Amino acid sequence: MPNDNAVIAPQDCADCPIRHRAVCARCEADELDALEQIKYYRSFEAGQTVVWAGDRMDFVGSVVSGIATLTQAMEDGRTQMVGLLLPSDFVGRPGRDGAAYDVVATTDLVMCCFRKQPFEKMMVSTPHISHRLLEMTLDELDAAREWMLVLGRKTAREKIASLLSIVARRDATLKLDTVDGPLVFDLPLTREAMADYLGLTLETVSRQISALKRDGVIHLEGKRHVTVPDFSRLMEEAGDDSDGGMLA
Amino acid sequence: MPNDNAVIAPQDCADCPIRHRAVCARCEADELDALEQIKYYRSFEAGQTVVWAGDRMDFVGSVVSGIATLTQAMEDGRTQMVGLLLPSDFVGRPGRDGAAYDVVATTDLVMCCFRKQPFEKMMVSTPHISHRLLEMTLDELDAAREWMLVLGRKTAREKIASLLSIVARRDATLKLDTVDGPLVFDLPLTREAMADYLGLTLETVSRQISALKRDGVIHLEGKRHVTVPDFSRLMEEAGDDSDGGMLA
DNA sequence: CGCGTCTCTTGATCTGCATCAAAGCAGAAT
DNA sequence: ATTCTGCTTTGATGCAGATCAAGAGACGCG
Repeated sequence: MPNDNAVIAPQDCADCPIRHRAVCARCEADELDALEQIKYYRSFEAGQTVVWAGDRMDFVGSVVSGIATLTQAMEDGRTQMVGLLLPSDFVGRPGRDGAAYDVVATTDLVMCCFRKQPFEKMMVSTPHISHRLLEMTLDELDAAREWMLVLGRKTAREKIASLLSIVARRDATLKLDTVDGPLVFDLPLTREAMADYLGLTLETVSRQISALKRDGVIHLEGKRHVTVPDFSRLMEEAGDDSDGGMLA
Repeated sequence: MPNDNAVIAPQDCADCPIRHRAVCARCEADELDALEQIKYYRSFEAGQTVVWAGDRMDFVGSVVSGIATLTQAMEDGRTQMVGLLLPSDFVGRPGRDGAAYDVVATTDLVMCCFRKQPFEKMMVSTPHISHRLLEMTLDELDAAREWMLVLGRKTAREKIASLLSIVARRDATLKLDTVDGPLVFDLPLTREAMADYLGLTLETVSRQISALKRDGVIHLEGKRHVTVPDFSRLMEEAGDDSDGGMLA
């Protein structure tokens, strides 16, 4: 329930910066009103855990700003990141009680949440919300399976290039300036988090980033600010189709 | 369209051996009738490709008997299996036109298919089918993410043990004889297919299976027939929680 | 300012798995 | 039987990435 000190001032759904991809994308005015009733915003500081794997999760929602990660852990401490949540991404498992993974804010984070019980009730009466959720879940499944190829078959250098191209692409679509010029963005992850995502060690991540820089595939300003002079070159390094097209 | 020579004699939905997990699990009599109208069965021989990645896929359906795999490939030939379809598993992407991965029959295979267009129409009017699909998709997502941990962080020996325990568990629940005694089953995959699933080479798979046999974790009769004397030992080898519980 | 903490880089060495190579084995065809 | 073919095992060697170790920047704080 929203008796949490992380709950912050409400916003209007129409103002919601992520409305174009989120649950309410196709809602009519009266449905938006209903959603308003069960909606609240929460904010988290970098490093805070949003939910622990196995905990009861009483909401679903989307990331408004900031970055969160989904992580799985083994008892001996080995961890694997299984999802990266950027603004507009959805979190939560309608119809499931517990969280399956740790959800951690890696930067300061604002989330737009819906209380789960009433949300599920709305799903029943509002079929296009169900359909939207199925669509989003299929997207996530595609992304997870694409990542299985990265984890299982790509070299360290290809892994890094794959991650950079995903972040770059997401960043570009958010900014909606799909120019063909150089892409510029800030890495939202530490070397360690990248290693967790890629199934590598942080040393290997650092070395491969240095190598990509040395070879002119990317430029670095400081440790996080990345410039990609030629995106198709990066895609090539990632071992993906060179045509840079979004996957169907 | 079902003008394929692989189409085989129709069966009644009530006889469908997989009805308990399939789409029609909660359907009323009249809904089952409607499903009957758009249903057909297809059979494939071991090695046949069911659909190619990118091809138009005009059906959704479930595996009735046999095994199929979902595989992703890079241009240079490296491949990664991203899903293993056992009897009762669902295939297809409602709302999507193309197949995202190659679907290949690794044994002789029978599938229960529904024509996609009318099936999607039914989804709109029959909400519990949508809900069932969302549930199944979430299950697949969980499985894919669990597999990301296997691919990213486990050793070769742990990978093999993980695969064996998954197959053993699925086999046991199908037979519904959840005795605590030794588990016995046949490996439905070649060493090469196992390697593809696990992100290893077939030589490493073979070596690790030999090692598990040498260490008494499993017994082998021939190349495929496996006996697991102590399932919790296998789970331990897989690096999972020892309590053998299904994940929530 | 110096100090501690965090993140990142780089070097040296080790090792698990890939790669290359050669047989063994079982079922099918001749 | 014999040969073929597909699957599997086992051995020898090499290498990508892990591990161990040492600093280098950047930043906040007393």
